[in-house]
Amino acid sequence: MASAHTRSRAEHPHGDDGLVSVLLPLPLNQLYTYKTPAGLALRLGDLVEVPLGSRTVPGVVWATGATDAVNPNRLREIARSLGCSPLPAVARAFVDWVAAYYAQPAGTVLRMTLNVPAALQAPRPIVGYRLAPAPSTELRLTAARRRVIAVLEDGPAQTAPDLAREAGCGPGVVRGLADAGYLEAVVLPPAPAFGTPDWRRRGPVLSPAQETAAGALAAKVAGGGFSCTLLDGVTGSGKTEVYFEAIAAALEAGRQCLVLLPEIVLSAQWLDRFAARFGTPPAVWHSELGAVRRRETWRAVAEGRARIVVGARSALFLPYPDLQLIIVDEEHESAFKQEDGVPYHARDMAVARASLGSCPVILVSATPSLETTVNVELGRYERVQLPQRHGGARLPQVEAIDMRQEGPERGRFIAPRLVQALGDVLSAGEQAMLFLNRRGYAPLTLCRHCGHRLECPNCTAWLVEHRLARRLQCHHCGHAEPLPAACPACGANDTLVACGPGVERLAEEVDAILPGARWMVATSDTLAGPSAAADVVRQMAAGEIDLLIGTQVIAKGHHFPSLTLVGVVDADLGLAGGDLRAAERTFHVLHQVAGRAGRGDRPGRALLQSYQPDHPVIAALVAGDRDGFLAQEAEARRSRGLPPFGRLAALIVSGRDAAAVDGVAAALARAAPRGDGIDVLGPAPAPLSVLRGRHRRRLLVKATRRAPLQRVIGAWLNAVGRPGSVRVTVDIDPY
DNA sequence: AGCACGCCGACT
DNA sequence: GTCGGCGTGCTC
Repeated sequence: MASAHTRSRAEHPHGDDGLVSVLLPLPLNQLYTYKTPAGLALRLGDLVEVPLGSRTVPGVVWATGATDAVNPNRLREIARSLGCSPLPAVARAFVDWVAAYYAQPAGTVLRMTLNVPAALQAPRPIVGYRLAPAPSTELRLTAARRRVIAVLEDGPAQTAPDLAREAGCGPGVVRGLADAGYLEAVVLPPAPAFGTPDWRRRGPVLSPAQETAAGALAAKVAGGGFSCTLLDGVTGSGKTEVYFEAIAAALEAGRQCLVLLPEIVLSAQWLDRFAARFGTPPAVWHSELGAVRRRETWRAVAEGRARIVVGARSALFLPYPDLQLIIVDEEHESAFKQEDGVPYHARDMAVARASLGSCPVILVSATPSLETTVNVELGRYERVQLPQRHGGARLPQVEAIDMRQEGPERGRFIAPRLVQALGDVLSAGEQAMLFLNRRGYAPLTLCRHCGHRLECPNCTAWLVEHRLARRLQCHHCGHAEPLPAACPACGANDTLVACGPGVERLAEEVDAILPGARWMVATSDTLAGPSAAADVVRQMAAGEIDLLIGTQVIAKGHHFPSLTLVGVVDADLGLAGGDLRAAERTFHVLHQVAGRAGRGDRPGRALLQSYQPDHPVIAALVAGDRDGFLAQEAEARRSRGLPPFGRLAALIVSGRDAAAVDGVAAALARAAPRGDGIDVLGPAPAPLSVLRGRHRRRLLVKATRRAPLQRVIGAWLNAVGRPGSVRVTVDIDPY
């Protein structure tokens, strides 16, 4: 029996109680303990399947032994090991770190790593066919059958659909040959989702400034260890080519690297440039990815086969075993702040991930965020600067149009000076862009008889008319209804009027002021999916469009050499509201959209329509004084103790019953922590006080950088009881 | 997150 | 009389 005992210990290397604690990808606040089945050796990080209630869920071995005093009789046994690569220690530490930072259950964060259901199962074997040595049945060799055989005589085994396509026959022909024993089935290796990038290929010739910057970044990679570097260069200065050299250095060292882009689905041009430099597209990761690609990419990352991943935020949570370089392009983008699920900021988490994994991170921007700028000034981050536009192209000339002085006539939204400029550009055979961050036809519909405004039944928001779709839509909850003929409040007919412009209405106006202009509207609803976006890019590049009218989606990423004019229809749009980042965000968006103009050899011009042309944001854009604006904004934040000089957290109290929500919000306010550098404001109605039928109140926590914010909030929430119908969510570093 | 259990409206 | 709506609570 002694030998049996010894063997048993060896099979359970992590403690002789045969118990492990598992983190489940669920919003649970603790690890669950399971019994290890006899004969199963488990290591930390192993992916397992465990029984939970009436179902079976995946999980990750997070600790050895029991982690709490659960009744041993209730312990159940691990169903099986999933047999894929274990989640590396750094990836696990990262999950714990993110969970602690954002005051979320670790399982909620783990979910972002494991929400690849198919990836956890062993890949389904891919069956292909090759020629069998001898058929079991004689068949008449028709032309189609001979073509299939000819294909296999020259080439490797293939799947039935591929074979049929190549031989130019239907799938039935292949099937018939297989049934008759002419072909035999073999298991094919999975088709790789991406190639092996070749860092040895020669890149484009770099300017001396690019050369110096690239050298500095490559040195960071070669040196290893944590560092954070801002790659700062104006639009068109060739930042991408520069950080490609850092990627080349990481690839040369055989390590993994990650590039985060704010909107991967719209960056076909980026992928082309990557392929041109490295000879193959990178592994890509984003939410639109199909199940098969997703699984293959996840596993390739986990097994270290994928050396370079380009992706959206969620790519940060892939199970890299050897991540040695992270690049965050367009680091100032607010799209990196996720608002659904775990509200994390991908740029900040990229820095944390690099720190945990002791590797360099490079933040890239033409208009760095205030956070990053301040971190550079405080010496926490380094800065590598690219001074000018590559190839001699100049920055666009930015002018403000004072709408109080030279606005358009009533019912029109494009001022005469902009109309004139558009006409000039189009008659010169160049292209223009009209930017308005408002989807649909009109943001507000009201009854001119009784003044009633059409509102969403579920949210505190106006319904937006979408004339093309012939509907009213809520942009917050997805509610949609047909446009009513009569006013729903007073019943008057034909009294509903559209107020204010959306991009659809601009298109209508363009038809009136520039008849014959070939325009296209690009918004998140017209650009559903990467192919539609690529199509717009192609049509612009081919000169099939004169004027691109669009929202945020046209602000970034694309290079159109003939685009020489950008008109911003409502430059003040982002400045309203008490949002602390309103000015900064507006500056970034407008700077970026203005930068679309004049990237070829022709100079560009950007016209900003504004009712407050003296506002610091507009003035800084006109003067081209980015650094002055950032310094002024930094000073304003510093004096008020706001981020990045202090920290903020928001508590959102929500529920269907307004009174219950108010009760909980009031109870939280009474128990609010004070002192320790922490101050609580509110409760106040949240920005959308009713969203999807839930009433929302918000408390704002202001803290110094040193204050133990997460710990204080945790204790506070535990101290205040609440009915199950009221939910409290914590948003650290809210936007 | 899912799934079961539990308490109130329209149906065979 | 039951079927089923989703509100509430638990899962090692």
